[in-house]
Amino acid sequence: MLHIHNSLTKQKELFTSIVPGKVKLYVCGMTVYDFCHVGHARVMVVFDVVTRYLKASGYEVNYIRNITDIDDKIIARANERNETIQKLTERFVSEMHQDADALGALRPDAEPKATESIAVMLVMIETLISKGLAYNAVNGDVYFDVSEFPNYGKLSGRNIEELRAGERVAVNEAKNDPMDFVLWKAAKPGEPAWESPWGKGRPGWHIECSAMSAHCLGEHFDIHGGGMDLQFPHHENEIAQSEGAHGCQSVNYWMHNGFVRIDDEKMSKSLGNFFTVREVLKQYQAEVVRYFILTSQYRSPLNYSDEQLEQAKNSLTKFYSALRDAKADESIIWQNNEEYGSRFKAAMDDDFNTALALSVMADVRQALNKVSEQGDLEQQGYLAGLLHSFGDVLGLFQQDTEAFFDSIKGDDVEIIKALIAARNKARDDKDWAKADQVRDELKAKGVVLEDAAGKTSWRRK
RNA sequence: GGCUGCGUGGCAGAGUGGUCAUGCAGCGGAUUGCAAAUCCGUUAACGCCGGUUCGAUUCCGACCGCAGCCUCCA
Repeated sequence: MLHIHNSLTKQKELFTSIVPGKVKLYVCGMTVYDFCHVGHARVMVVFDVVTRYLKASGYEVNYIRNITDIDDKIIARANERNETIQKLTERFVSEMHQDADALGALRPDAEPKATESIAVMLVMIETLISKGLAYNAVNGDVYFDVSEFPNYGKLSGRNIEELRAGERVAVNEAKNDPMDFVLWKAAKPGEPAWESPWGKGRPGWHIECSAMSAHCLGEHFDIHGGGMDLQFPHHENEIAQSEGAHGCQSVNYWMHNGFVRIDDEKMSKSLGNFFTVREVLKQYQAEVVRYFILTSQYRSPLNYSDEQLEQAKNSLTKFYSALRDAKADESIIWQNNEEYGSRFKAAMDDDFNTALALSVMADVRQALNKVSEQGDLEQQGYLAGLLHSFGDVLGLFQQDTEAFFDSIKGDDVEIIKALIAARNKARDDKDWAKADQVRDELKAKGVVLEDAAGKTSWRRK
């Protein structure tokens, strides 16, 4: 039985979908004005695993992840670059897809864009005004009236008084209350704008998610995810908008993933301490990055460092080594395995505990190595198939093993093969000095050899 | 200042009121021409101080330290 930590109640709760057998999932996606960094990679990978596991558990999943393609930063960046907003955002949408695909994140079922959803937002804002939850201010903006929504703060555990006390933003004179937030921004000269009942303008950030989630999934859906930093104010405001407009609970389970950190500090665009996915992928294979992300439970902080990535690489390499010479039985389904399958299920059912799930897989790997050593081909095929079946849930072992070992750019494979052949000739001649010399030469090229009975295999270090 | 959360062995990271996490690294052995990989064995931890308990790393309280949110951020 799947249990999910619900940010709304701060507890692990038994997961029950609204419609039996179906899960409606919405995740806050990227604002597209720059390359994705490792923090974004974590969101993509975490919710990819969530959808994969829900599917493996028998659910039909409708996974929506939005794209924010209009906001202050996008406008600023486009101006800086002397590029149209559309060109800029289209470019980074495509870059984002490239990163997500590389990381093995399956595409969401839909990726609605803010600029293509203005109409549904306008309808929602009008509803909020007609219900007395929003007002058109003197400056032309439309604000949500926080004082009219009694549950404000229920997600982030705050109350309006505390927030006012900690208020750090310059007070906007047009607002009735500093905590009110903008639904519609009146157009400023030179900015992109859409027609609305309140004059030309553009949407505030929060309204897009309320409008698009309801539009794609309905007013009441199962899971809403995103990074921890979105909990307040973004998701708090979404709740106010959605529940205010629709008069019903909008989301049953809120899931928030922890941050990626560097030197114990949050990786973020504003701190400038981020690595883009693109940069990291030059150094490490995508599955290594994915493995690294899955080594910790999704709510824990994840420290980014070369040492961590190296560890992930070593661990993943061991899995591929174990799989290398085994002929996996593709028909194996992990759910049918009592010994390991039940442990894997228990781990994943416990709020997607991928770290624990990986430890179960490490046990399978060891068992696989043992039967390989014993030459038990049937068990070997079974356990390799089992490992692949687990891997499919986590999005690991998706590559051909030889491709994995050869995937870091380096010398031509033919040269390596020729050297190995030369060394094996020397070994046959018991010319150990020559054999070792060739091996050292290969080692200098970053190629590690493994002699097995009658066969020498190699991998790049 | 307010509100969240965290503190586990050299590193990473699960978990538990009283016998095993796991991975990487280390050490000993098997294997190997020597290695590598693999297998077997093995060392080592639960921030600090109190309390509850027969017994606490695990529950409760204080303290210290760290992080996040309160402003754009996944």
